[in-house]
Formats: sequence, C-alpha cells, structure tokens
Amino acid sequence: MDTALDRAVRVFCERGYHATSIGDLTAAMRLATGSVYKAFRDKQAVFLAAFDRYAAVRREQTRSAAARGSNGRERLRHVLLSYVEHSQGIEGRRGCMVVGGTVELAALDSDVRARVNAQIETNEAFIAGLIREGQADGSISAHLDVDDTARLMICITQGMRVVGKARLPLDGERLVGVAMKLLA
Amino acid sequence: MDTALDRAVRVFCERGYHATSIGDLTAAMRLATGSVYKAFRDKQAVFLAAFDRYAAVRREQTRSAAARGSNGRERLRHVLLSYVEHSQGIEGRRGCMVVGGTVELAALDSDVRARVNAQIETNEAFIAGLIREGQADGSISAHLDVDDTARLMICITQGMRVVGKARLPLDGERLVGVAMKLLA
DNA sequence: GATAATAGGGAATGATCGTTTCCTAATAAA
DNA sequence: TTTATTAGGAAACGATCATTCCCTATTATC
Repeated sequence: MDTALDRAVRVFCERGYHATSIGDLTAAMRLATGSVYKAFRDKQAVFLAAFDRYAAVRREQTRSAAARGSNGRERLRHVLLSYVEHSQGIEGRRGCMVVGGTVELAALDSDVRARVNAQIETNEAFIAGLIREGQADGSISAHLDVDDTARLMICITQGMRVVGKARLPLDGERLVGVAMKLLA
Repeated sequence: MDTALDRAVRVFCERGYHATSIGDLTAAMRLATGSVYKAFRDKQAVFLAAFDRYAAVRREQTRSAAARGSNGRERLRHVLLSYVEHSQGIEGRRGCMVVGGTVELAALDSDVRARVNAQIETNEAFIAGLIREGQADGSISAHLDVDDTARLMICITQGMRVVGKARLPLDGERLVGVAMKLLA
C-alpha cells in the first residue's frame, strides 16, 4: 500500500489535486477504482494520505541532509543545498506537495491547510533549531534574530520549489552561497 | 471588459484554474455563459487574458514601489516591502496568479508556462537592474554577484506568496531587514 | 422609421468526473 | 472439503463540467 501511495504522490505532485482524476490515480497506483475506494473514503482522503507520506519522506530527507554538516552553519548549508537539488531537474519540475497543496487547496480545504501549515511550521522550527545550534557552536552570528531568519529561509525554500517548477535553472552552490549571507 | 477581467483575476487567484468553473466565472464577472464564450475562445483563454492583466498590474505596482526609494538599495527595499504587503492579509490569502499558474499549470500547459516564465524573468531582470543601480550609486556592495542575488530574491518573493497563502503572518520590516543582508 | 448587425443571456448537450454497486477470485476457518 | 470473509476489478450511476446553440434586446445604418 505504501508503494501505491508513493505512486499517488508522484501524480499529485505533477498534476495537483483537481487535475488528477480517479482514472489518473488508478493508473498510477495500479489499482482498480473499487480498490481505491475500498482503501480510502474518497479522493480527498487519498490526497491527505499521500500528503502525509510525502511530508514524512521529505522531513527525513531534510534531516539526513542536515546530518552531513559538522556544525550548525554547515548543517543549515546542507539543508539549503538539499532543497535546491530537490527543486531542480525531474523532481523539481514534478513539484512539491506542500507548495502545491498550499497554492491549490489552502483556501478551499481546511484539512489540507492544517497539514501544510503543520509541515511548514515543522520545517521552520527545524531550521530555527539549526540556527541556534550554530549560534551555540560559534559558527553563526549570535546577533541575528532566529525567528525572522528562519521564516525568511522558509520563504526561500518554498520559492525555490516554485521557481524549479517553472523550470528555471538553479545553481545550488551559488544560490546557497548567497543565502548564507543571512547568517552574518 | 477590463473590469470583468479584474473580477476573473480575483476568482482565479483564490481558487486556481481547475477549481474555478465557468459558473464561478460568470457569477464573478457578472456575465452570462454565452457572453463569456462570445468574448473568449474557451476557459483557458479567459485565464490567459486574466493572467496578462494581473501581470501588468503587478508590474506597475512593483515599479511604483521601487520609485519610492532614492537610491538602488532603497528602491530594492521598497520592492521587497511591497511584496510582503501583497503576500499578507486578504490579498495574501487570495494568492498570486504567477505562483498559482506555475504550480497548477506549468507542467500541463505550455502557454501558461511561457507566460509565468516571462513574468518571473521580467521581475528578476528588474531586480537585477535595481541591484546594479545600487552598485553604481554606492548603496550596494560592488562585490556581490548580481544574477545570483536577483535569482535568490525571486525565490524569496515567490516563497512569500506561498507562505502568505498558507496564512502564516509575515512581518514586513523584520523580514525585509533580514533579506537586505544579501546586499552586503 | 425600418432594417441589419451585434452583444448579451440562458437553456440544452455531450463528455467527464467522483462515487457506488455488484461481481469474481483468493484466502482463512471449520 | 466446504463455507465465510475479504481484497480487487469493472461496469453503472448521478452530478457537474466546459461548450454550443439559439433567442432577445440594443445599437447603428440606410
């Protein structure tokens, strides 16, 4: 079932919610219509389950990227680099379910809105934590405002997903190099 | 007709393309079904016309925000402030047609993709121009890479529209204050 | 003032959507 | 072996969608 959900994630990422029909879903998930409705109450429930799975995978990927750094600053740098990588190429143009869900459904579906908000706030708190770690280990200036910087970083990461979906090229090293100025 | 198009912009911003029915459109535009199809070939044509109008208005708003500054740095600061303002409150949760069009349609419709790309690139070029002005008048460091900085600024502005649609609060002065570090 | 032309409105249409229902096959229990 | 239970598949349903067609005013022309 998780593998079927992974396939649903890909379709929802690429086509969004409304442009994805049950037919698209059954084709991607290799399940018949009845089977989908046996496993999920309706289309929204498939979307929510796919979103939860997507969010969990992305959280894990972000945390493992952070683990590649040896201090707070480096951990944050790897997180940003990871975001650029995921915003590019085939995955970049496929798109992000968080920004997709936000843009397409935040105004129409309070369940989706609650989940995207939770995911954004979790990411923001994680970034804020990395900044504090950097301040504690001396790799990041102690004077900067943690919350404001974290929120701007969230804007940057979400924006990269938009720009990546528009297929504009993003140079990871250069872009992140500029973004690291925010830690001064 | 421009006033009807303005009303179409509001609906498309809020609900996106696929969740907006012709019924939604006719109700908002105060036009009957036949009248809409007399003026536009199909729903996509309405969207493209609304997008063009939205993009033109936003370009003008951004340029008038820039005009409030007395040097390159200040002009850029006012542009960013303007973006935060538009990303907040009722307009913020209504959403941006550029990020909406990108996220919902860039993968599905090459006409829309061409237009969102053009709009993003125009904005990026405008920001790059402001940075160069600032470098020329001494208000922005001469050492920074203009293109990389402009692209990151675009990520920030697009990201703010996503975060604003998710209804997370954005403090303009604080956020822009942090972002201005990128000009060091 | 009569007529042609056009803009706008609303009902009808075919297609597609999400959803339900029913059927089949496979597995577990007795 | 037989029966009960369940997972999976496909056809059928009503609703809604984008689109077309036709009618009615209104304006402009002669």
